[in-house]
Amino acid sequence: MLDLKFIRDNEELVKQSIRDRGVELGLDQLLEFDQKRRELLQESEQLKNMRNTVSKEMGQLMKQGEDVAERREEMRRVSDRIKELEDRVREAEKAVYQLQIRVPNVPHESVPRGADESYNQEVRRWGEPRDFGFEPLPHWELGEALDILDFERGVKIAESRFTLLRGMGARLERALINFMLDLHTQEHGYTEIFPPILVNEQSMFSTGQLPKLEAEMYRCRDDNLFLIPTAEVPVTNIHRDETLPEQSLPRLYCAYTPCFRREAGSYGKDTRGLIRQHQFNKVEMVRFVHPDRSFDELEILTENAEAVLQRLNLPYRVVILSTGDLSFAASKCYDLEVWLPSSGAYREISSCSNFTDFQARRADIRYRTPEGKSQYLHTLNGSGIAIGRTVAALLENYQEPDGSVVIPESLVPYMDGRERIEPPA
RNA sequence: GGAGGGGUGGCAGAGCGGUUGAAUGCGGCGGUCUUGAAAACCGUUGAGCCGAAAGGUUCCGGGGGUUCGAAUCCCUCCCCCUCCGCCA
Repeated sequence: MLDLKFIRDNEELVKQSIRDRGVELGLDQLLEFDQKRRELLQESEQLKNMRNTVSKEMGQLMKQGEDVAERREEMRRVSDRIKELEDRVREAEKAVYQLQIRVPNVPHESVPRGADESYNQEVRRWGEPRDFGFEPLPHWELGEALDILDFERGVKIAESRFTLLRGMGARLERALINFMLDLHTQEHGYTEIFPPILVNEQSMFSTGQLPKLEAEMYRCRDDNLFLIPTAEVPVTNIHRDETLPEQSLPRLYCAYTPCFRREAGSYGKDTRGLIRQHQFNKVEMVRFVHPDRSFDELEILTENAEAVLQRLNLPYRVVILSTGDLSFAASKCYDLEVWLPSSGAYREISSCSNFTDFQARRADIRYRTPEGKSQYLHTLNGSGIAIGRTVAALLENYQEPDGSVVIPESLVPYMDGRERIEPPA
């Protein structure tokens, strides 16, 4: 959420950002409601001042046994008028607020302008796609042949876009979780968190999922709780309504959680395999940082995510999202895209964003300077990284002509020393 | 699920419908004393909004009501705690 004053003082900038993102939003309307609101507020506060003064006098006069009937009658009328004005102030406030919470964050100046993902720009590449010398299979065929991915049973137990992992498949999933958590906690300085997987409405609002993405989320019918679409939600909300000492920044947290997304409106997309699931595992990194440092912190965060792919020796590229592809709350975002041989393309496997003070304002997360002033801090988060898609990438990139899959060296200790997944005899 | 208790400033904890933005204690900050520190003592110490400013206004869990006037009375919702029951 943007500061009202900021919107007032930077009308053109905000309008430009709304245009760049291709969003429909009546900012003029917002400003009109705000203007009205302030006028009404001033009038009602003047009357309140009068009421306070006179009421105080009346208390004294009554003690002295004087007659105050006339004033009482007058003040009754003033009170009625105040009530009327307050109602109108509240209406205006509500109208402003409803628009305000829908204004997206302002993209950083370094973000390429463009209407959609075709304006995203590649920043760098790492690793060489392997030359197989045979036709690489898609991971879902490999996984079924290895008897480690069971798509049919996943659908039977739940519905489409749910998958069951078996044997070494399940083992690989668990190994990756541990491998990533160890990397981030032991080498990148993150504190490990295991948060609630169901969260309340306020938490979803704070990080920006609500009100915009309600259709994307699973909700519990009898309790006002949502299944998290990412650990970003509970972990960012750790410090909701808190003021942290400045010297405690930056605070770094990472968390493994399952994530749940309804994928509404993606019918027909990635229907096969692990790429787009309703339930998937992810290790997420979250940073609470000083505002002056957040864009530097974004570079570090992105490197932390890259380190995972580098250790696994998976070729990838880094892409900076254009204004049109940027998520609602983000000011700047890098996507990591891993090489998937079967599709001959790079596919998103991590997303690292700087939200500046956008989430902090919604969540009321501040820091206190040594001088005692409290200010909004900046929040960032990034996948470190999506587990299911990593499994897909590993199977495809490490497949052998005989249908087996080699375990990358750094993962071997996490697989009880196993170096290869073999097809069943 | 049943019974009860409670939500007030950074924390703890008072508060008769009128000068209470709120006693008191702790903590924080400043000072006196001291070679230094501790102790003691003195002073000081909430936030939002409107306004160019002066100043005004709001906030005692949320919302509504009674009243000239509500932290204080009424209604309602939410949350937390304790005990019992059930349960991983």
